[in-house]
Amino acid sequence: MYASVVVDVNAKRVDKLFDYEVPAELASIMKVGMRVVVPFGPRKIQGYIIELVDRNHEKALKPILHIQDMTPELNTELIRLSEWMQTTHIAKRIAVLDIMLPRAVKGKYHKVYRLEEPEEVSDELYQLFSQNRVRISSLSADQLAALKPYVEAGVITEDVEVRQQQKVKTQKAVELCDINLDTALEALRSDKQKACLLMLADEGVLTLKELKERDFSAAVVNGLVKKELVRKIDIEDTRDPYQHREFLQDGKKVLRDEQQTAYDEISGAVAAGKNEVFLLHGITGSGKTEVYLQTIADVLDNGQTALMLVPEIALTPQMVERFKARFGDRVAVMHSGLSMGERYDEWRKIRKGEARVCVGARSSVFAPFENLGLIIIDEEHEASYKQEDYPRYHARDIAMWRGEYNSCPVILGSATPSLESYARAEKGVYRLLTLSRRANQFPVPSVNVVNMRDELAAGNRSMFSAELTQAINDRIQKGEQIVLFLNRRGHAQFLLCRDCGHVPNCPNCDISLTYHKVTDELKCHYCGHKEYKPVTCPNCDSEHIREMGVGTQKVEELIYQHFDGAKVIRMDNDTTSRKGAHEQLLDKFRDQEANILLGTQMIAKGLDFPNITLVGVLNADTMLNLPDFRSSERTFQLLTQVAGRAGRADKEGHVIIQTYNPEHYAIQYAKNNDYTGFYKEEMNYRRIGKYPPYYYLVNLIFSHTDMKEVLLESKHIHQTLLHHLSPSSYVLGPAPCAIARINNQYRFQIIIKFKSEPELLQALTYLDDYYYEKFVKNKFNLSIDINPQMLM
DNA sequence: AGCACGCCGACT
DNA sequence: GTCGGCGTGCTC
Repeated sequence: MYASVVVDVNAKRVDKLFDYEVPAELASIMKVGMRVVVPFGPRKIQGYIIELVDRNHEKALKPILHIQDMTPELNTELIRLSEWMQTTHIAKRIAVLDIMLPRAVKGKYHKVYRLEEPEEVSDELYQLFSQNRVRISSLSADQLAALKPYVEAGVITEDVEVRQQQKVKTQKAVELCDINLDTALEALRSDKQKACLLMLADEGVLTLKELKERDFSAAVVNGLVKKELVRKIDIEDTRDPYQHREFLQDGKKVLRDEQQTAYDEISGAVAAGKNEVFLLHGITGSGKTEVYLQTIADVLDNGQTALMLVPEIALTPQMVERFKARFGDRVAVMHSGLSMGERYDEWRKIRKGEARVCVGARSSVFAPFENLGLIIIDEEHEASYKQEDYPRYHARDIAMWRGEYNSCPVILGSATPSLESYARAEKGVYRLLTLSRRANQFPVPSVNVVNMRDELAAGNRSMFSAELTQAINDRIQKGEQIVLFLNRRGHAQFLLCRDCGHVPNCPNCDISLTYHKVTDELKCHYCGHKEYKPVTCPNCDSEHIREMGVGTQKVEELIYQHFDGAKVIRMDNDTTSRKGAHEQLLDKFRDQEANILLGTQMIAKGLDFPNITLVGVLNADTMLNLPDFRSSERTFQLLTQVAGRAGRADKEGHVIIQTYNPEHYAIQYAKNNDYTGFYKEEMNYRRIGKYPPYYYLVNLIFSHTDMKEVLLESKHIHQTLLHHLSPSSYVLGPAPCAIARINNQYRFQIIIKFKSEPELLQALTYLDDYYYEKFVKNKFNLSIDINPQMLM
């Protein structure tokens, strides 16, 4: 028997299967998907079994050394998926496997010395070794020198230990030996020991902790162990991040007409095991989640499993609570806040079938379910579903593949669907389900757009328009709550000299430095360059060099200056980076410890507090002005989302949008809560500009420290593409990127636009291979982004 | 990627 | 003469 193995070496040249002999003693337990340790050239590394072949290989092969786990980490579906991703995403197989699996299973390598002949060394040296082995990295130079002659003599040998990053946590437990209970009980003299034995006979395995809780001390247990009536074993212990939380049981809610229709359609597909994609277009508060919950319940009743993806920032405790309340401990939750071990435990709960529902962020799309019956992607328009670094993938694409593989329905849910999805629904590729009314019958909040140019003309140079100022004061007085939203992008603080206009730039990148008040430093967000804030202008020596742009910190200060009785909770990257801080701040706001919540993107979702009656968007247009074809769509989505935060309870909600472009269609349609209006107009621009969903895009970015090199290669890339691709496709560029230099690398881009391009993958694979060699030789960098979320 | 092999320069 | 620089090539 031999096995085809993907080896844990992240390099293009070994991105293929290597065949190994399966030793006879492993043949019976060897399974596809297992991790193994194999010899690879002169080294020893971890690998994944992709295929097992039950006959001899033409060549003599090296043997697999040992297996890493008894239960395969990968199932057949994930192996097939990784194969598909390798070709369609132009990625290395091992890189794909690495993102699919929890980080904890990744191999860790330690060089060790093994003491082969203990009697040959001095006592002093012998002390160094525990169980006849010692890690080389733990030895000092002196110790290494002392060991050297023995290594040469073969008394001590060098070896590599392959282990996984994180061990499975175990607990000590006790179980009965294979004994006759009656005779054992008769022979025992201690009542405590008899009782203990009986309890074990009754309940099977008990942990030491459980025994202690029932008043059986270690002495009692040890007595029984000594008599060989029971034995100690290690059992797997799962870290449950929610173990100390009580969840209330929650039952089904009655569905309203539109919800019921949507539910009926989906559960029809679930029952039929049909791979159909539904686009659930439901406005905020229309009760999408209840539809999800009930369809998931059906899937579980069907004996199948269900996967639900939500954006990381929407994965709030409230959201988790709702799932736990409905499905109890059948739910696994995966988000970035988990430790490596916790994440691994959740993963294993799914793999072992203990968890049958998974709620998680992007990477949960790889959850190792068997028998998937339903996949849901909530807020499907969210850009965070696309992994922006290598290997780039979109969770939606992966979900589609898995839906097809498992022959199960996929639900895409959103209040503001991406244009791509809505267009497919219009064409009938997806089935459109609409929830147009709020489930709770509360009115949609009223929205006002304030023209900041008028404010400026009227002499108001502050961040707050007259209307917003009055509204805030009013709510503070009434004891109601306010959410203020600040678009972070484009509003970082930077320095500007009032005399000469100089802006300090990063020496390594073509971008201005961001001012950080806390440390009084200037930082580059792209290369990490840091410098102290200059006292005078480096260009003209003027003292009038000041911070420009408004960050959340600055706005917080302004609010306190501007409004009496304001109490602000600020949520941004600075205040929420600590683990659990996000949750704590929201709890404080819910408990009315503050009346104003000020934040960035992250407050646009998931908060659902009854007392919020005013939402203010301080700067609606910063996003609008980004040089990206999706900027209108993003703005529309964000504004609609933010507006949905107001007036959820019996108090009427009001939204004020401040902007310098009040007549812009994205803002106007958001104001009128008119998705289809926006969709139609935006589609028109996309058609004219040959952008998605009319055309597919590929973005190639290439960079090198030498500009000449980049220009030269850009011609080659351009030519290659023109040569390979059909005439109906467009190859645009090469042109300098929006940020033309990062970390001293000059960056250029080429954009491909196409409707149908059979040769595309072949051409891209060719370029990827060709430039891989160039990268190895002279650090020329090419990155390929298929279906990019951003063109910058 | 990592490791060995191999072929040239500056040192005890 | 040899230690060590890193270019080249291979890994079932």
